[in-house]
Amino acid sequence: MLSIGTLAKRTGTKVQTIRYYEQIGLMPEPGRSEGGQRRYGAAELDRLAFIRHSRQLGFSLEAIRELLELSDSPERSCAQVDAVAQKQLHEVEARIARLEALRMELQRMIGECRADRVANCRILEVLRDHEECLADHDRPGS
Amino acid sequence: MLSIGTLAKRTGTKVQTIRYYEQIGLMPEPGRSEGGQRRYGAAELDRLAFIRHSRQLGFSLEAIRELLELSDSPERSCAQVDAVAQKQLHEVEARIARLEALRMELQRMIGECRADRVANCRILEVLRDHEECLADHDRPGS
DNA sequence: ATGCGATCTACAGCCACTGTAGGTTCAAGC
DNA sequence: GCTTGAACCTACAGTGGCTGTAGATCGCAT
Repeated sequence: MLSIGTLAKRTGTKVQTIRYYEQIGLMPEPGRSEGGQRRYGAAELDRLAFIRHSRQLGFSLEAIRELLELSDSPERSCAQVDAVAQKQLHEVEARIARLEALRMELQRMIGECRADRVANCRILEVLRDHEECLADHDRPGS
Repeated sequence: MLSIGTLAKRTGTKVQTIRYYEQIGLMPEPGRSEGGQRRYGAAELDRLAFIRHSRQLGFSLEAIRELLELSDSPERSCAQVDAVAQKQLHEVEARIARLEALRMELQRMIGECRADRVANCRILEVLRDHEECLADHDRPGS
């Protein structure tokens, strides 16, 4: 049986995060010691590892909830799992595309600035006037 | 003189967001009509446009606060402006790198799955066992 | 028995907004 | 001048995914 701290260390999670996952129903309520402290077994360790790894791959907690549910019915088609993963891939690709556009714009902005005074700074000029900007970035998103 | 709604439309901002910027001191407290409604002039329009454009380029509100302060002293060297922009560029590049790693991992994961049942789904297997994963992604970040 | 690190609950804070409720003001049309 | 309805006002709660704090309690080694 593992204490919450040991579970945290084993999975690279913070203790509070584990309690948070329990609170939102992503982790089950574990057994308790006589004094009321949480005690975890192997199943919980696996589940938390799954959650953490999925988070590292950028899945939202909602998506992870879905993946966990799906993985509870081994006889089902895994088409839905594929769909969740595909969606995540598309989101990642979209974010990359947006960030690439930002990168270009930032580079251009920085590259153009030859001024030494704030008064003539190209960077500030571009920020002031959207028309100077080539990209049609709408939201930073991330 | 512009109402908050007009200002919002002109800058592509939500009304609440403008009030939020005022609340955190990023936008100044504007004049008011007799009935107490906010009234904005050209300076505020410019300032908000600057803020929005900077946000679109991914600058944090804190960074924008700094840029706005810097742009208030035109005689200063623009080295600090450059530094802020450079930092932002580096952050964007770092995010892109991380997302690229995620993209590769997701693609590999999805590409490997030839199963039709959840029981043998490669995607779930990879998520379950970190060792199956090539990338050393630590945080999704964004 | 004692000490101290780990754990407990409950709650506030982070970022950058977004949404809601319930009330007031403004401007256009008659 | 009056009515209407859209726009505005304040205040506060909620989003996602945690993270940090305070003050009390537990567990284990000495």
